[in-house]
Amino acid sequence: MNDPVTALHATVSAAVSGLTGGEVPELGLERPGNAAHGDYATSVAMRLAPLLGKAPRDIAQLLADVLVADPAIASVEIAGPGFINLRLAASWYHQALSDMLSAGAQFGRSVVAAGDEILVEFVSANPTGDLTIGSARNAAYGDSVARLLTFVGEQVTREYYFNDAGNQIALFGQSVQARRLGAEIPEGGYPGDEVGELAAALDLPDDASLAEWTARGIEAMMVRIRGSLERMRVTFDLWTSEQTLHASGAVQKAIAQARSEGHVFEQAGATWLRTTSFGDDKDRVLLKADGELTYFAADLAYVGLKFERGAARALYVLGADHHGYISRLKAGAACLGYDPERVEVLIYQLVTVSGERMGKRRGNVITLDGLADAIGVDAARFFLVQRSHDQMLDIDLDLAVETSSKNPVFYVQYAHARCQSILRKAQADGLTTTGTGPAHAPEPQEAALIRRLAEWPDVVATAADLRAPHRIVTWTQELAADFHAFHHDLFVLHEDEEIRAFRLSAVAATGEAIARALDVIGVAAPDSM
RNA sequence: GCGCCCGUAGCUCAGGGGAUAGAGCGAGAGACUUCUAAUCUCGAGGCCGCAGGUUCGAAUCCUGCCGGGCGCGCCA
Repeated sequence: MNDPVTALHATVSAAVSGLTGGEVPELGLERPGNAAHGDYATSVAMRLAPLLGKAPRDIAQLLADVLVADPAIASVEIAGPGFINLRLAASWYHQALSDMLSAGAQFGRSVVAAGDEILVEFVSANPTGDLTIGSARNAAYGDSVARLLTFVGEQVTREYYFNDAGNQIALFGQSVQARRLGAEIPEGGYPGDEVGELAAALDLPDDASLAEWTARGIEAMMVRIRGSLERMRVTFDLWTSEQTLHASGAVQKAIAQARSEGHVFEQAGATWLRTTSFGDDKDRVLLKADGELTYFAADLAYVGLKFERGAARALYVLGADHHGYISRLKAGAACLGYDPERVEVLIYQLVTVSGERMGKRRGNVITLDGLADAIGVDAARFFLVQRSHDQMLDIDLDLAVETSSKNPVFYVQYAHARCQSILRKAQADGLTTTGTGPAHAPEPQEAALIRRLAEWPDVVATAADLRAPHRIVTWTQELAADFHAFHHDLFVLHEDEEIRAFRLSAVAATGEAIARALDVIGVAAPDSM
């Protein structure tokens, strides 16, 4: 696939290579923030100065002499300490437009990733209640990362792991039973409304065993969770339960494996994994003195299982309150003989609602469904990944509910709807065209829009690399702004066929770009609003 | 005490070595006889927490400090 920016990159690279006899440093080719500095600028002359032993501006001049001959470049100027500022020619814009349109949905996928299987485990909330807003961020972020990686060519498997063993689950089972029988909820149990609803709906006789209440309760809760996630357009390839790890013998097998690697020891009646050998700050118990396995024992088995199944990398999406798991999981993998670099833990910061932290026992729980009810799935997803995952996120519910019409998601979606509306009108009025109207010299608003569209391959590659879907959101807003300005100033269905062809191509490319970008974050691109 | 994240405009935040640091919201002034005004244009608003260091060049990388958030169980 042809990519207009890559072509520009190659042009500059060739010029540099001609000067150095082959060696090409990082070009530093980017869009300057200041329009006076050209459409693109490179700082390569300054980087070459130590290598060539010449003044940066002299090097810049030599490069400029070569670059100015390229038909895609309209003008070259040298500025400041040795920047080379490039202005693109009309031919570049036409080529860019036609490249993007012919690539269509494939545009930006040219950045070929390794193609190894990447396992992305996310959400993984225990089935003891509805998903909360914290899980909502996990779902939106994790799913967007998975979509991003898929977009750049990785083979992604999405997995949800849930604990269905241990104390919390026992308490949940007791709570379900108590709710059904109208008895007192046990200390530390689950008083949520959803537990009551679920208990009432279970097709079990009142004298069913606690084990049955527990198993059926978990099953029903998982159905609820799955439904909430599907509503948010989040799906999984694998659902793995803790019990299956115990039942299959995977836990015992993992402990044996770690033992054979020499990382297991006994102390004070418990069995330990020496994770400190691999950078953890303390060793971890696998088998407690009372004979019970810890959750970490299952976690250890699970990480081993991921690699055994053939995953090249195992990504975990966890909330900031679990950041202590990073060194633990990596060390666990190392104790099993795997390269800890293959474990990658993505931590997102906590979500607060109107400045307050939420908790099931604080009585101020906002659920994923509640959020979607309040502001809609599109706004919820957009909002949840709008900010860096490294940044705390506060959801001002009053504002989110009340001002949904000024939520940025509508701004972006409206740009897409406008594109489709224009294309429909062109069709209806028999004004459709072919090609990009080669004789038309782009107006500034047209040029700005095309340059923005051409950024996509770099934007999506960087976002995938940094596991930072918020960069997609930022870009869609910039693109929408460029489009709205273009639309406001220039009439698309112009009587001049050359102009109309160019603008219709730009509108088509913009519509595709918005839809493609929004899809990466799981947001719909409506054809009309 | 130790570890992770954050500190940028009144507020919420982009910006992951480049030039005069950006956007949205809020407050101010304007723009619709044409494809959707859910739009656009203009101005105001900044010791980029502080201090050092690396570099031709630092909001960005390194060190220390200050402030905020979250963790640091044979809990789950």
